[in-house]
Amino acid sequence: MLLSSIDPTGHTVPESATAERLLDAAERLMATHGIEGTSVRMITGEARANIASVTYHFGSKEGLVQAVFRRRLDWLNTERLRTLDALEAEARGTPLKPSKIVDAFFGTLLRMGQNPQQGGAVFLQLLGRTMTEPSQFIDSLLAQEHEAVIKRFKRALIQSLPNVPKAEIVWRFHFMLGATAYAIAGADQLAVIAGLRTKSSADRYMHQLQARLMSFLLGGLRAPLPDLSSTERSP
Amino acid sequence: MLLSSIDPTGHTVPESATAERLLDAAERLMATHGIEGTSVRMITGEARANIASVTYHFGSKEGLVQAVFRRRLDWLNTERLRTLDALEAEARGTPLKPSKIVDAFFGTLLRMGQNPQQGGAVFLQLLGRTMTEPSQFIDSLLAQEHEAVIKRFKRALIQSLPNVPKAEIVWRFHFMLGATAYAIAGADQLAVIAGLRTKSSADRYMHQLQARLMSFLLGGLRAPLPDLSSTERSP
DNA sequence: GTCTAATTCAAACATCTGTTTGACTCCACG
DNA sequence: CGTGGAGTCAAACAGATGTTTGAATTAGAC
Repeated sequence: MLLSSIDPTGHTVPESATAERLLDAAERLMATHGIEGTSVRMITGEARANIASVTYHFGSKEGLVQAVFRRRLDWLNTERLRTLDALEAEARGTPLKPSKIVDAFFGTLLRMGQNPQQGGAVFLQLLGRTMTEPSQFIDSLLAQEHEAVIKRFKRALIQSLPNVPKAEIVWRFHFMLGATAYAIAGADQLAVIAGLRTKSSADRYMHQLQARLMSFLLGGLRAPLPDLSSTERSP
Repeated sequence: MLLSSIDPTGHTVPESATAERLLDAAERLMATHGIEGTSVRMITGEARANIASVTYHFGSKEGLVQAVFRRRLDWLNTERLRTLDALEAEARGTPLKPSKIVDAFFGTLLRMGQNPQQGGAVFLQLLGRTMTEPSQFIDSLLAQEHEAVIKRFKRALIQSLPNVPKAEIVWRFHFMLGATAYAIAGADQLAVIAGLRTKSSADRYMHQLQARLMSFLLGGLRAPLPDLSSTERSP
């Protein structure tokens, strides 16, 4: 069994062409059919590889799934931190605008959907769907990959919004994650809701989505604080 | 095979005590393990019923799943429409405040999480997780159950916000759905993000969630309109 | 060219899936 | 009583699942 190796920059890289075809096929199929709904036979069929190649290259189906996410999330989170670092360096101590922080986190994610080298919209859909999926190993994987990054952005937002309670920012960050996950998971569902049955390309969707989601997120982030005095259920 | 029957008020009611135990067990397990991750053996085991009882009472596993959702969504959407009707009657032609409409749709959903007779937080979690799950029959089920209701609320919002473009409202409604779905799906994840590892009860979570999510949703709904002039990718 | 390790392959593995079968119990109605 | 339908039950069904096996093939190093 050969797992992926670590290159000098710390990124995992596929060991062989077959391993990369497996990753691509798994990513595409899992975005459409879900993780549990995608069998290794479907994956190896699409990748024109033998059934045993999954076990050989990744140890197990779970290993392959983790590799699929790691390949993209490593890049994404590195990019997010790089962007935030640049913003803070540029600001030279002055507080950052919330919109800049939100863009560094969510904008970087959305722009990934237009970057075919990083999986494009396919991976975004997979990620969005996975974020609400109950799956132990994915839970822990996402938590590990995300925890440090989220902590960092949470801190930045708290500094950026000194008159908003910390707890409120944490909740709103969560709500922003949800709106984003759902938006990128469901191009099809929105098409239904909007009533536009035309096959507008995923690209066009992503372009509009980016501007519209960002203004929605910022509106929610800066909304008037809720009245928490009545925590009893409404009549 | 006996499917559920229709009572005089148009609601589906379980035919027997076993059928109801199956619905309850399926709802609980599917909220935790997902639909595909829940086998009929798990369900019948938890419900202390025979394997064959699922086929006998619901025709198939898919029939059971649909019954689980129908049981709750029928009640929810009836309640939503009833609330909106009451608001419009009370307003007597004057335009409704957006916050009232949002509360009739999302507030009714969230209050369902505190109503043990309607599944409580368990069904909310199941619904939230399902909304991003790729599953043909659930897609079509949710679409059927939701389409008329969503259309109605969309129209109400459009009338309530005459100076916001229709398309923008549709998008923002979608974003609101996402933030809500994710919030109700992931009590656990938020606990991780918030850093509060304490086992704060689901009730306390739901109480706070309701007020905070609502102000977030309204902030997003009333956010400044996005600048759509540059639809090219950002540098 | 030869040897060795890496990779691929078809086949079989045990286990789990949803569904079906046919006998069995139960209870109401005539 | 006894007949018939509703419900339950253990057992088996065919098919799909992830994984393993051991031989066959490939590719690179000496």
